[in-house]
Amino acid sequence: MTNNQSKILNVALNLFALHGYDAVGVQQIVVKADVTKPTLYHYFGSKKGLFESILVEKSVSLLQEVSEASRYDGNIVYSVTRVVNTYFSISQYQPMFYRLMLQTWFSPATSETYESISNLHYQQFELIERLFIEASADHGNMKGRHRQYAVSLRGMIDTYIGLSLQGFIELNNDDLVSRIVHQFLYGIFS
Amino acid sequence: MTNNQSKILNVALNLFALHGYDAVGVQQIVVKADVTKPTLYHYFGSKKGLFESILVEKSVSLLQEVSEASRYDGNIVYSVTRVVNTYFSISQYQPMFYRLMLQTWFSPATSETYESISNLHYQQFELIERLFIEASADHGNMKGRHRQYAVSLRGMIDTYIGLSLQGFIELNNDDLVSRIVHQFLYGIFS
DNA sequence: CAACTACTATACCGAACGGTATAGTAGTTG
DNA sequence: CAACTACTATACCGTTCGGTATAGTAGTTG
Repeated sequence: MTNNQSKILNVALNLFALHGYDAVGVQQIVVKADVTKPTLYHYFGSKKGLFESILVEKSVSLLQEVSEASRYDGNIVYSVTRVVNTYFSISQYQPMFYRLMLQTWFSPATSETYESISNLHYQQFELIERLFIEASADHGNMKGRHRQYAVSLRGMIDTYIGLSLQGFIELNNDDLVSRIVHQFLYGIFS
Repeated sequence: MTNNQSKILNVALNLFALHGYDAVGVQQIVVKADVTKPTLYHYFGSKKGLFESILVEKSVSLLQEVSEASRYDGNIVYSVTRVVNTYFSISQYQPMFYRLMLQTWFSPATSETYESISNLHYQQFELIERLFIEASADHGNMKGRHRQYAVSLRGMIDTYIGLSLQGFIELNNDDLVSRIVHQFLYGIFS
């Protein structure tokens, strides 16, 4: 990876995450990365290509980590805790990438970036859903609700991360994680 | 409300919701609304002003409905069920407006539309949090976790609605609502 | 009818948009 | 050294961006 190429990737990730894909111009990116437009178009072909390159670069390790965290080893409490911790961790050492994921998660299906990102989200859902499918072998009451559990867990996680990225709450709090996991598994009544 | 004014509002809501604020041009709006640009700028002053007018118009009844649903009358199960049903209902008869809310909820704090929308989200959080504050008088174990409950409930709701708006699931399902409420209150183990 | 307010059409503004044709430099390979 | 590949700078393309100056129409009020 040449210097200019990675500089463009970094600058673009930051700008996209902070201002949104459509609000950032190619000109703005190349100025901040201290390169010229032909350089950008040489490496990435188009603005959309640049966006997809960012996704590809970052999503590999993301899926790797989530896959590792969501494995089922007989204790669903541990697995869910690992998943929550993993997402919180990623959102903290890759905040710009997580911003990008969050703002494109609910982005309109007709937007330029949708098809690029929807696959990444889908794969994450699959990983989490598989955890609950495997766990339902030990917990019969879970049967048939795997999708529901995956949806609600991911929804809770992303809502917390969203609030954290906007400075409303702090995630550096082991107690918070255990309370979230506890609520998810046992509800708010127990 | 004159005809042209409401036509612009409707067209703009649809376009913003489907393509995103930045991706939609003023020209595009006026053509689809069959008016000219000075007409739009006469009523709304700017593109941002148009966006805010849409929010103002729609948010009144939204907050009204959520406020009504989230009242605590001694039975937290009923209240939470009402809240979930209300949000699901709004997302179905005002899908474009809900799309707009969802995609701006995680939008970057530096975007043009952020300050316009963040207040609306905050007011909703307050309503839901107040429900849990009042309920904690009857349920001591809830004390001090009101914020957590508001966050997780809203996160679950919006994740389901997001999946529904993208065609992945159906919300027309009383059983789904009761299962969501049940999971929220009692966890996935019971 | 005259003055006035509310609204809308024509035509245009400078700036920024995504993208490219052309030419060149630097390093590698035969 | 010659041919070639990889990369980058200058300058420019047509189009669209958000926004406006000007003029005019239609309806109301005195």
